[in-house]
Amino acid sequence: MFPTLDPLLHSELRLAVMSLLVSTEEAEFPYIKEQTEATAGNLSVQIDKLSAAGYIEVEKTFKGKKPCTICRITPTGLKAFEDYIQALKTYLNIGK
Amino acid sequence: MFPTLDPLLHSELRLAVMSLLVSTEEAEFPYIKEQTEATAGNLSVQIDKLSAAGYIEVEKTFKGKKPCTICRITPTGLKAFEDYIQALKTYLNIGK
DNA sequence: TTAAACAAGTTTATAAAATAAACCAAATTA
DNA sequence: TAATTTGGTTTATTTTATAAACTTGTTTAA
Repeated sequence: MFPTLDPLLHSELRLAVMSLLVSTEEAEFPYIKEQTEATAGNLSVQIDKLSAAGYIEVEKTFKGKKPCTICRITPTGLKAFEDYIQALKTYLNIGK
Repeated sequence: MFPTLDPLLHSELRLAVMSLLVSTEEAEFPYIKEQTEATAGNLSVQIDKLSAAGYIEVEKTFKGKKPCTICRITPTGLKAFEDYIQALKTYLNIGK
């Protein structure tokens, strides 16, 4: 009846991060922080979780002399995001 | 950018309960339990929270000699559910 | 007729999650 | 060169979800 909602995506901040990455395909930590209005600590933790699950990939480089963390969505992450949307629709009574 | 997702609705079980009530307008505890596949304890707690928020109303009656708990969605609850859906759409990149 | 099992929940204890506070290192600015 | 800022990470705390244990009353079987 009601499919499980992927707990990794069913989180306000992680969902926002994924949402950003779906449309941009690449975003830097400070940009994500600004767009989501999250604290750096919270964002760091949630990015780790998405990364550990293979939903995003995280590249640590430098921008001039400053460290720069770049995030991208992976095919696995995109698939999970799409599946999550489908599952949600069951709950939202869309298309009934 | 990303609106807050009502924490009362952003919960798998509570969302499932609300989803059922939106379509049925009235449901008994055992029916909700069966449809959501929740444990009685978890369901009881979540129904309390929805009730405390005024999202549903809970009527305790008897069906013959057996206690019978009936749940109905309230106008407040329906509004919250609809607002939640709108907020979610921001995250799901629907209609962009 | 009473002991065992069942129904319908509730209360409480535990596990998991979200979140922010505190922290660190390097770079910039005053 | 001391203070501030940038770009984060680690850790501690709070909140939340969830199930286990319990309660109350009912039906069933012996």
